[in-house]
Amino acid sequence: MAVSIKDIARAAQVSYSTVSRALNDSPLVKAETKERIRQVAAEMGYLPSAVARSLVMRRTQTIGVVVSTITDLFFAEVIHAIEETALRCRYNVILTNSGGDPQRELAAIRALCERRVDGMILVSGCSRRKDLCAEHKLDIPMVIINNVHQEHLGYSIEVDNIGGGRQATLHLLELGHRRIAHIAGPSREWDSVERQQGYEQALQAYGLEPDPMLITRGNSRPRGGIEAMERLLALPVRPTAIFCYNDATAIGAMRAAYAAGLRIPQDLSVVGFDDIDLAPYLEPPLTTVAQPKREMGARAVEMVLALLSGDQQVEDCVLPSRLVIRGSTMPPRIIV
Amino acid sequence: MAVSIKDIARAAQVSYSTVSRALNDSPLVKAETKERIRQVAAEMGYLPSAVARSLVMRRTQTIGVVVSTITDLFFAEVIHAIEETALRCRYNVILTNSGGDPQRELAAIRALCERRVDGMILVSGCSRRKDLCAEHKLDIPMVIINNVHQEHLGYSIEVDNIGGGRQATLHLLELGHRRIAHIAGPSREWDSVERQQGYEQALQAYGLEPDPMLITRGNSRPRGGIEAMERLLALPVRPTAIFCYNDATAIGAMRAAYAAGLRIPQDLSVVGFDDIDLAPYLEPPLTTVAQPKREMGARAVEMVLALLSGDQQVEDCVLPSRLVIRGSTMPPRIIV
DNA sequence: TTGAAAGCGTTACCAT
DNA sequence: ATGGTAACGCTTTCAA
Repeated sequence: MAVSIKDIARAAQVSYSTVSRALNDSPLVKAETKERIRQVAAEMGYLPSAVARSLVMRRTQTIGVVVSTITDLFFAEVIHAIEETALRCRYNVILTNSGGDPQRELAAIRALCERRVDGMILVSGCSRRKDLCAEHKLDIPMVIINNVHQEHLGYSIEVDNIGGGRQATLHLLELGHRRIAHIAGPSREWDSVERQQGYEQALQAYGLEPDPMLITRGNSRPRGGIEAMERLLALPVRPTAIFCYNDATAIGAMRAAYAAGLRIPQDLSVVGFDDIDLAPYLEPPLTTVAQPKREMGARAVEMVLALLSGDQQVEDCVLPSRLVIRGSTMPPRIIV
Repeated sequence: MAVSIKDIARAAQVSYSTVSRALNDSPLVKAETKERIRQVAAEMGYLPSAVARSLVMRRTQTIGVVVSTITDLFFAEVIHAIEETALRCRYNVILTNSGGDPQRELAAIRALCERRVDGMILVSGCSRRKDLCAEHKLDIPMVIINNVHQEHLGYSIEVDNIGGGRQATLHLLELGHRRIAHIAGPSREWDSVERQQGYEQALQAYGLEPDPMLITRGNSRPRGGIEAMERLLALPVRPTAIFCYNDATAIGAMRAAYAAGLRIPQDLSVVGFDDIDLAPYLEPPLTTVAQPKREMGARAVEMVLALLSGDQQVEDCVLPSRLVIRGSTMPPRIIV
């Protein structure tokens, strides 16, 4: 059984309030006593109980994170940033995954509330506002990264999806492409809607009307990218370039293109979104729209902490996205 | 402020012990009262405090996980399995990352102990046994997945690294390769040592002596794979095949090979280790030694729970690895 | 079937 | 500078 403050008090012949003070480096304790108590504590291998402390302090120094899956590199990298930043601020992170299911997400939030986390970060939260609020009896600061829904439901951190989609498409347009396809994400994801808007805006800026035949949908994972690409390849006139909802989708699309005997970028240019750490190492290195993952994670915890300290100034923030040109794009071979 | 059991007691006109019992579905409380109390609790939006409960129950229903980085897909996938399994068993997971630094790992373990996690899982724990034990005053079950050190320090889950390295190399040998290089992991990682042993055993089984020139070292990430590959490519006689410590290294190696104008697998066969989810989607799809990631994660939490329930039968387990042949390997063009 | 009270390991306030 | 004690929100005897 763990040694408690009382055990130390007994061993050091002082009251346990003194022990508590000494261990918390209170100036109210004589240096000498303090030293002795610490000695004893160390000898006895004392480790304070965060749970007892949490109970009385009413804060757990814990941030709850819910994410659909950590198995997607983009999420993993954001979470990594969250954890690092939290650690620096002496917070720990409880990680829960929802598998993208609103039911499970709600259950996860509930569990985090029961654990009395000081704040929560939802990465691509998938529930609707009213459900979330219903669950949200305790007023625990909650910030959402890349909210799946259009509706604002509190503090959120977004990336400029429209701008990103536009940049990606403009890049392709500037290279000379005209038949540019788009593989969107799941229809319910708002960021996908926005990226597609950017895509369409860019086309229109070039006087092109978005062609429904060239717009299809994946599932944000490679598998979906493959299937979408296969559909695109079956078209009477194939696209010469393609803008994908995210890097995972792009990886799938490239796989399908290779399987069909195409070369990238000679026969098909592809642009992704996210800029996962692996992007520069793919074959070919993937041109993609970078999201500032580290910053998104860091800002999320800073936002939670600001909220926690009663700061009312906190505002939603939308971070810029940035096109990173690598090897998966080039001018089309035949200008259409 | 959160509503507590006492608030409910007041509202429902019963003692708070009764409320506690009702909420825990104790048979000692009349169905009618139970129902009424629940009603009130629901109306008041009551959410039990896991921290108070943890204090009295002396268990937190929490498993602490420490990993070097979640940014590596292999780890991410193992952790995903841990989290899923834990959830099913009504446990939550506190995630901490050590960045592969023993100092930070120790600090993380200490933090987890203070939080009184019921058990801990170290994924590729990097500290030495004695340090770990020193830290381990409370006897918290601790299981290690892929222990970095040779020494056994408790319950661990390993994969058959030697067998995996052997299978990978035998596959290459059977294809007809004779100049087979190896890019190892960081020298301090025991699993790397074992995989290399497997590699050497296979060569010897074919009457080949491992050639130090063909054995180099990465850092378990793509960057290291690139650099290692560049060294290999600078050799007077290049290898025709290469077995890499892990998939991330293989990805880097392939990148360097492509950059040098080689084709894979025509000019160079490559085999990885891990079988990350992305492996089948790479170009070419990566031949690799699969680790049973889901099972490793699941077994780890089962082991923790078994230990927790006082089961003394728990034994270290080593899971089989399995070669998955995909497109990155083929017979060498010129048999040397 | 219900209530009263002790106790989990802390912090913090009030005395001394 | 130190000790005593209440309180945090819950579970669990022990009584009634």
